[in-house]
Amino acid sequence: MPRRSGPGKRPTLADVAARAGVSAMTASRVAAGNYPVAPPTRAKVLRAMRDLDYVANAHARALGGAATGTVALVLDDATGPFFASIARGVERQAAAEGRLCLLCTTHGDPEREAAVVALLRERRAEAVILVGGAQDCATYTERMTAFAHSLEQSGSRLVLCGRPSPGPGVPATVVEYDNEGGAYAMTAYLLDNGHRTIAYVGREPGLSTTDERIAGFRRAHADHGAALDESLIRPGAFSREGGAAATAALWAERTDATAVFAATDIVAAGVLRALRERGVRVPEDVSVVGFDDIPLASDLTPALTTVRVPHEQLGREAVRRALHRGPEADDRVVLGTHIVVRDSAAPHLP
Amino acid sequence: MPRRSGPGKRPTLADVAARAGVSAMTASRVAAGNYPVAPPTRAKVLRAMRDLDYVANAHARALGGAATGTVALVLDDATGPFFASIARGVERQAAAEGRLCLLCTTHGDPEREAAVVALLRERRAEAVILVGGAQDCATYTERMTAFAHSLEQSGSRLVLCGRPSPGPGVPATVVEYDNEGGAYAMTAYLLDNGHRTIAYVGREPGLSTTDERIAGFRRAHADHGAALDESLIRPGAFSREGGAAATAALWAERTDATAVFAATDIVAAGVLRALRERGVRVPEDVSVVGFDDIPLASDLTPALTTVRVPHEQLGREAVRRALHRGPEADDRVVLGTHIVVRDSAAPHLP
DNA sequence: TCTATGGTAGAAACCGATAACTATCCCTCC
DNA sequence: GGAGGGATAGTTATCGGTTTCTACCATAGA
Repeated sequence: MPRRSGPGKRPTLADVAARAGVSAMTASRVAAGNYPVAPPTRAKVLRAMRDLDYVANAHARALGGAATGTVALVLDDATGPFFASIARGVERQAAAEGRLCLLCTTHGDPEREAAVVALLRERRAEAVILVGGAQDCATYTERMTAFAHSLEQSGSRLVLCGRPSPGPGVPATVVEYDNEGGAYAMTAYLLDNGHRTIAYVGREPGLSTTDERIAGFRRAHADHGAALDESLIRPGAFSREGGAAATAALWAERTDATAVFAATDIVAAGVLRALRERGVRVPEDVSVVGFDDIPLASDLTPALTTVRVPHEQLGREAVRRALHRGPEADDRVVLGTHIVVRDSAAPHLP
Repeated sequence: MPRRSGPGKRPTLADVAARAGVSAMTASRVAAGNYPVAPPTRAKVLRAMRDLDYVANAHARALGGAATGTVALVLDDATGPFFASIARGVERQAAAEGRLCLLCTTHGDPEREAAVVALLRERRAEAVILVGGAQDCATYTERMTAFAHSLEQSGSRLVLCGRPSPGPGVPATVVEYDNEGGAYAMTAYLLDNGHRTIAYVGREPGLSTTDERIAGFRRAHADHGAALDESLIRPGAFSREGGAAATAALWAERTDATAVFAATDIVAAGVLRALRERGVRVPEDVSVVGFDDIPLASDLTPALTTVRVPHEQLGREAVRRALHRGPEADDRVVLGTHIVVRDSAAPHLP
C-alpha cells in the first residue's frame, strides 16, 4: 500500500538527501547516474527515494536548461481518421525518442493557431508540428515564416506536415506527400480503364491539397490525350455531406459521367451514398475512387479503390527530422503515394 | 519580417526589464496585469516585450508553484475512432479551460502505463485521464489505487474514463458510461422484434466492458423469458478481423442465428463482411447490431443500428470533473447510452 | 614522513518568474 | 509644517535540480 501523504506535498531531492543523510548533490548524482557514487551511499539514497516515492520535477530540470522532452502536434480537429493516423505516427515516434506529445487543435482558426504556437513557445516544445492542408496564399507564407523564426528563437523547430513549404531560407522542416502524383496515377488508372468522362468531386478552392490533386488530374488527362470538361470539376466540402451534395448537384445537371474521383475517402462515402439513393450501381454503372486510404475505405460497400497516403509515416518523419537535424537538404521530404485497387472501380466498356 | 535572432537565445523578463529601464518585478506585473503599473511605465514595458518578442517561460512559472496548465490523456492506441472521439472531448474541454493536453499511449502494456504515469507525475499534470477497458482483476484495482495515491501526492488527479472504479476511498474520479444498460436496451429491441436466437460476437474475456455488456445481454433475455444458449456467446478480438473470424466460426457451426450483436461497431464491420461473403443478406436474413456509434456506423451498408456512447461528452466530463472538484459524491458519474436505429436490424417473422 | 593522486561528497551559484515585503514619492489633511 | 496614506517601483527570497568549483579522505609513491 503506497503512503497516504496528504495532497500536494511532493518530496524533493533535498528531502531524499536529508532522509539518506547526504547532500542534495549526491542524491542528484544517484538519480542521474552520471557520476561515481560509492555503492553504500547510492544504496542509502535509492532506499530513501523509494521510501518517499520520489519523482523529479521536470520543470525544475527544464528551467536548469535541459531539453523539455516534449513535441507538439497541432491539427485542425482531432477527429477524422486522417489526423488520427498522423497523430499515431507522431506519438509513436515521440515515445520511441523518449518524448511526450502535446496535442492541440485550432479548428482551422489562424488566430487560435497563433495562440497555440505562443503557448508552445512558453513551454519550450522541442518541435511544433503543424498538420493539414492550408490556404496557400501570401498571408499563409508570412505566418509560417513568422512562426518558424519565433520558434527557432525559442529553441524549437517548426515542422509543416502535409502543408506547403514557406520557401527556402525559412528555418522549418517540411514533410509532404505526393498529392499530384497520386492524383495522376489514379486518373491515369481510370483513363486506362476506358473512362473518358470523369468527375472530380470536392474541390475546396485555394486549399493546397486540392490544387495539387487537380493538377495531377489535369496532367493525366493531357498525357492521355483526353479532353477535360472543366464543368466536371465540382466544388464541395471535405465531408460526407459535401460529397453527397456535390453528387446530387452533378447528377441533377448531367448523368454522363462514368467515373467519380472523390477528393477524399470521406467525400467518396458521401458520393456512394448519393449514388445508391439514385439507384446507380457502383462499379457497374459508375466507378468511384477516393484519396487517403483511411480505414473506412475498406469498409465501404463496395470497398473503395483509393490513393494510399502514408499518414503514420508522415507523423514519424515529422518527429524524426525535427529532433535529429542533418544537413539542410533534409529539410524537405516528399513521401510517395500509390493507388490501392479494391472493388469500386471497373473498366468502362464503350 | 520578424527578427532573425540566432537559435536558442530567448529573452527573459530581465532582458525586457533592462530594455524598458525598469525592474524585473515591474515587467512581471505588466505581464500578469494583476497590479497597478503607471500607464507610461506599462507602455515602455509592453514596447520592450514586443521588440524582443518575449514569451514567458512556462517552466519557471510552474516551478514557482503555479499550476502547469496541463492535462494528460492516456490511451491504448491513438487510432480507433472510439479513442479519437474521447480525445476530441478531452482536448476541447482542456482548451476551454485554458489547458494544454498531453497525449500518451500504452499499447495495453501495464508496465508502459506505469512508466507513463511516472513521467506525468514529473510534469505535474493537473489531471491524468486513463481511458479504455481494462482487465478488472485484483491487480488492476491495486495498480489504480497506487496510481491514484501517487498522483494525488504530486498534486494531480487520476481520472478513470470508461474503466471500473478501484473502489471507494481511493482519490480518483471515475467517468463511465452505461454498458450494461445499452446492451440491455439493444438486446430487448432485438427480442421485441421477434428474434430468439441472438449471437453475441466478440467477447474478450475479463475485459470490463465485455463483462458488463454481456450482463445486459443476459438480463434482457431473462426479462423477456427468452432462453439464452451460451454457445451463442462467441469469443473474438475487438477488430474487423476478429468479427469476421468469429462469424465464420459461428456459421461453420450453426446458421440458425437470426441476429448478431457485435461487441463493437468495428467488430460489426467484420461481421457484415463475413455475412456478405456468405451471401447472407442483412437485414433480410440476419439482423446485425453494434455498440459505440462511431462515425463508421452510418457509412456501413446497411447503416448500422447500434448503441450510442457519448464519447466526446465522456472526455469533456473527465476534464471538467478533474479540474473543478466538488463534493465527493461527484467522484463517480455514469453517462447514459441509448440505441440508435438505422437499417441493419429488421423484425424476425417466425 | 611528506606529498601526489584518485575517488567522493559538499557548497555556492544559477536557470526565470513571482510572492512578500520594503522603499519611495507626492499629495492631503490636520 | 509634519503626520498619514495611496500609488508605484524595487529588493530579496524562493521554487527544485544541476553545473561548477572546492574540500576532504585515503592510499600510493618518493
